[in-house]
Amino acid sequence: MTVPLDTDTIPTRGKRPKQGEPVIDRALSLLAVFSDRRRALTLSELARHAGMPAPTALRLIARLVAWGALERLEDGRYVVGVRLWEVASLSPRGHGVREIALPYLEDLFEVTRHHVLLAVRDNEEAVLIERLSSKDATEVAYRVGGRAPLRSTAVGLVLLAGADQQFQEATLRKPPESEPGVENMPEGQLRRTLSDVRRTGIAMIRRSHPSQTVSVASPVFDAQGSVVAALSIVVPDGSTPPNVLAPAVRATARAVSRNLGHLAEVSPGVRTHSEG
Amino acid sequence: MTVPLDTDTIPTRGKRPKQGEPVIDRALSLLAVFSDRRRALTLSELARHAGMPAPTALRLIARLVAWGALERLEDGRYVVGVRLWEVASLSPRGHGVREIALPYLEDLFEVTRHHVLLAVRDNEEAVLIERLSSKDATEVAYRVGGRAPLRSTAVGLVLLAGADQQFQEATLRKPPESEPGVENMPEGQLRRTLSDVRRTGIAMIRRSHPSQTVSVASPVFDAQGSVVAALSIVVPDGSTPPNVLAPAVRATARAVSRNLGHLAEVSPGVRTHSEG
DNA sequence: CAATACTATTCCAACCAATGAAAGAGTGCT
DNA sequence: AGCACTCTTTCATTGGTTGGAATAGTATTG
Repeated sequence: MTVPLDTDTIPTRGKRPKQGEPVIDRALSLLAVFSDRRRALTLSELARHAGMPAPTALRLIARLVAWGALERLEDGRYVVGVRLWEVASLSPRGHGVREIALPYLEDLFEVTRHHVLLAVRDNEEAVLIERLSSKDATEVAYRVGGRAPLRSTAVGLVLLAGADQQFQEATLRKPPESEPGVENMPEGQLRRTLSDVRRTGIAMIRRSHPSQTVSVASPVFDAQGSVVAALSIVVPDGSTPPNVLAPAVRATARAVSRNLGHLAEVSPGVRTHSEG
Repeated sequence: MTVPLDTDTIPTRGKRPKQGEPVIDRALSLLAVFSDRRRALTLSELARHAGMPAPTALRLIARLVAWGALERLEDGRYVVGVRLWEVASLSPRGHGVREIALPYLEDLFEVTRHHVLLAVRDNEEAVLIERLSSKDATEVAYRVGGRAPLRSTAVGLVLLAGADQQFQEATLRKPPESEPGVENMPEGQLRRTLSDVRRTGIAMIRRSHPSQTVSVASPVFDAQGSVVAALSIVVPDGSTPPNVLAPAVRATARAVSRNLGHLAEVSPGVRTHSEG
């Protein structure tokens, strides 16, 4: 082979061996690096975790900072910016339902003084939209903005029970991921549970981690009658009998549903006799 | 086959006359199209408002949807997605302070039953981080995630008073934007007011639009002693004397500051005699 | 105090991902 | 059927994007 060019001597500037992803995906993957444990990151941390060279990361980050999606701290580290939070507050399924539900959550919280949660489903997990807690409340596993499994939390069961049939089947077929502090239901029992949740409008879970708690959840419906969110209360095990909590939780969830335009039909499950 | 290429007859595919912005900026400008009034948008609306051709918008939106920054509704319109909200919840100045402040806000809300607000400064405006309101509360101008002017709101004055000297001067030099329902302070008076706010830890604003209200705000400090947020209460004018509210608001703001690691030095303004 | 090992930033030529007109497909209105 | 609109796919062109290398700065070590 004729080698007219001595590629060893000239510095290979601009040689881009191979590259791949669209720019947006790279930018978004930078955002995705942030997590509960990683709220402030350096350039190299971001570049490393997003899997891209530092100069590339720097260039993208500069654009994100200019827009306000990220902010730079005094020490040079980057954090998620208020501007992003501002846009995110327009998310109908995020802040949207929250805004409508909040006054009712407050009422429930004020009466019970226990954790009150609001969650929506995102793919195969529940995302916690709101949590009201008193300063001296029991420890609870999930924070606002965090994700929780569908099969082993009260809100998760409500959301799963309210999902479309196709999604439910797909989820049931998947092997259950074991979680600390909760018993894993076998498929048959889970099916029965979901059916019960649909009938009664109540899901209940007892967990031992991070503390002994009982959660009682109820669905929130939109005007079309779909389950858009789940509302729950978390109390220390033994403090309040769950059957006392259920009506309060269900009443609150109903009130929110009504405000979302849901015309409470002859309430699902509760026929003519009093509740079970 | 040798084709006697007739450039006049073949359609000019791929002729890109001229173009400009970096991709990320375009993607972000799509996000920026969403607002309080525009929460669900069609492709063409997004393209039009962001100032780009439909195919370009579509391509970018597809990436955003794939990641979860946007979601597509049944009717084809796009809304801000939960995933974006999830990342945004990691914003220290957004959900961060909110998370710490919330229990204290709740206490204040429970006692007063009036609007309780929490805001941070983003450039030349205040961004509302949290608002607790009872179902039957008076109308209030600002929603969570929305922006409020610095010069004519109680939280704004607190944030402005706590900003660095350089920023304050720059703001004071700018001509005041007139806002409905609030008197516009001339520069001299504004300077005195800001000084008072720093001394007393309280800002007060009376406004007549959208309803007759009085707002009382107080600063929240971080461990370094900087003002990171402003906490306020909004009551119907005449309902509760502001001088009764001030101690409660200040006490709440102090409690939040303490939780942020602020070691309450000999409280600014309040020396040996009781408060003014 | 030099040596080492980082991280952050600037530079720039090569090149491929991004671009948008055009055309097709679908929908609603007259 | 014709018109006006929105959504989507296609594809030749090209300029925005790219990352190795170099430089500067900072912290830690012998």
